[in-house]
Amino acid sequence: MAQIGDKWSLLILFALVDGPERFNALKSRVEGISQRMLTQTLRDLEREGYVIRTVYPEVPVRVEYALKEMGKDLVKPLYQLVSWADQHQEEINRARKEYDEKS
Amino acid sequence: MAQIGDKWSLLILFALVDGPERFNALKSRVEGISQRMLTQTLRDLEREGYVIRTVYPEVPVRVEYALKEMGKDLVKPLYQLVSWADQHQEEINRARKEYDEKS
DNA sequence: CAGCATCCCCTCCGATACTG
DNA sequence: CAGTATCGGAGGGGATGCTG
Repeated sequence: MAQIGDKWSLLILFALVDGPERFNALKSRVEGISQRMLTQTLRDLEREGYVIRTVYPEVPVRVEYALKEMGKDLVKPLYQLVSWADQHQEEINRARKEYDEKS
Repeated sequence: MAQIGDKWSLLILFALVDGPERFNALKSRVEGISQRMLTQTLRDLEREGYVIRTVYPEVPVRVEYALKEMGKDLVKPLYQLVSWADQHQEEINRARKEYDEKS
């Protein structure tokens, strides 16, 4: 959780499940992320072994990011969690509103 | 994730699965947490509807925190994730070491 | 195109002191 | 016992400008 519970890791992982993506394509898919955070989070994910970075020495250079086996594996329990959150979103909103009104 | 991906929420939820706990008992079970963060995180968890706070007006006062239905529910997919992490910890450590050596 | 470097704000969180 | 209030350091993360 400490590793992928930050602001962007989850979104980047999910943006990669459909297949490899280039840097700027990722930047488009992950709405609102800055160049800085995309680079930094990708480096972290690469370091932990979830993502592989491949450089194709063309001109201009092409860089692709893809999920490694472990990354694909990790996404499964994460989806469980996200789908849980989806199903309970209303309930949470209700609880929060109720709590706020009492205070 | 934004809600329970912080430093303490997960640990507090897990400390409550065995049954209700009093404030200071929680403080002992969640190693390293400060009074301030325990209070604050409990308030958040209560606000989102995961935890219920009950005050028994004795002297001295007794306060118990317990998982609500939604909290117990949430813990299930979280356990999935944690057990995944347990199983892959070595693999992650290896990937990280390898990455660090290349840099 | 895919980044790195820098500046800077703002939030998280620990430490400490105080209260019903 | 179970908090609240306040201060201050560390770092997460955005904006901007520059590069091979």
